[in-house]
Amino acid sequence: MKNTPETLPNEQAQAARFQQARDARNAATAQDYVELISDLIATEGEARSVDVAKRLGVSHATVVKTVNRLQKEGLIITKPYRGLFLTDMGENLATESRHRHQVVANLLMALGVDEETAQTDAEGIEHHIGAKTLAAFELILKKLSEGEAS
Amino acid sequence: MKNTPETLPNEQAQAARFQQARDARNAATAQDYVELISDLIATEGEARSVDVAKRLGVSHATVVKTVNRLQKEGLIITKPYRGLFLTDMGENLATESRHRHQVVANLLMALGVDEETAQTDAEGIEHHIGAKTLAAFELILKKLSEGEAS
DNA sequence: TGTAAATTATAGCCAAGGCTGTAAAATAAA
DNA sequence: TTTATTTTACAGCCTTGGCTATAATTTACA
Ligand SMILES: [Mn+2]
Ligand SMILES: [Mn+2]
Ligand SMILES: [Mn+2]
Ligand SMILES: [Mn+2]
Repeated sequence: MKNTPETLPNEQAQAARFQQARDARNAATAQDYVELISDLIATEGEARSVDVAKRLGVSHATVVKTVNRLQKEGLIITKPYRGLFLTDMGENLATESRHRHQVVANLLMALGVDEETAQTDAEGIEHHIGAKTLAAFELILKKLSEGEAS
Repeated sequence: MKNTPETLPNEQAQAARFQQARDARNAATAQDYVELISDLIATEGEARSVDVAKRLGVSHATVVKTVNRLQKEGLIITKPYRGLFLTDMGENLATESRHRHQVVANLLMALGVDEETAQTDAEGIEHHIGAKTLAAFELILKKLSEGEAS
């Protein structure tokens, strides 16, 4: 019943871990926006902020404000009444984010999680997967797809 | 190179996924605080806000403010100049959070991730693991520990 | 005991990410 | 061509979670 640790990690090391988690949390919004905008353009031909709002489940006003910030940061371009577009930087971030999202969701499913749960949890987990962990996930998936005569 | 999807998920379903990720994000702070306070009490005998600040890597003022909020929410009790304590609700949340943290870190290590990376990524991932995914992780770990004559 | 150090608290500032309500502009329909 | 609808923009508000600087309190020590 008692699962408390005997010792604590080094103070600076632990602080660095929490800091990294906060950084990932702060980067999550930009990743979700560019990933969604890229997906909308690919499947619908355009990304209107109205649709971004509906799919994110937030108000239009929130989208407008966030899009303005991401535009200043050089990820998004807005053509008023013609939808949202991605800069090269935005495209790159979208491709990377989508890949990470897919790897996480596929790994969860490979571990026995149903698709809807996998997609839901992946939406949050994806932002906290570093390069090493991503590589480990990809390796597992590769092994599973090769030796699929399990 | 192109990894864009052919179709998008249902609009309401996708919005629900993002909403769940935002809810998890908002719950993360409370979980980290109670988990850390519980660990400090278990290993050091007490949890001073100064130490919480050092280990989280934030300022003492930030800790004071957040602790006040969590106290109003019924998770923490402060005894001025005698440290921080957890309510029953806080203890329960701490136990649950610590368990989830450990399961996530252990699973990452089982998948080939080194301990420091596992601990770092787990600090963020843990907040986005639902009941079903947690159960799947536990099952994998159980299987691995049983058939350890691999 | 009296002073220094450590701890806690408070005030005031900021950015991000939410919201509602209102206005404006463009597009679609009558 | 009006009119209605859709889309976008803006203003103002809120909470969370950061920060620095300053003050107060307690504990430790000389
Ligand atoms: Mn996401
Ligand atoms: Mn995603
Ligand atoms: Mn955490
Ligand atoms: Mn944790």
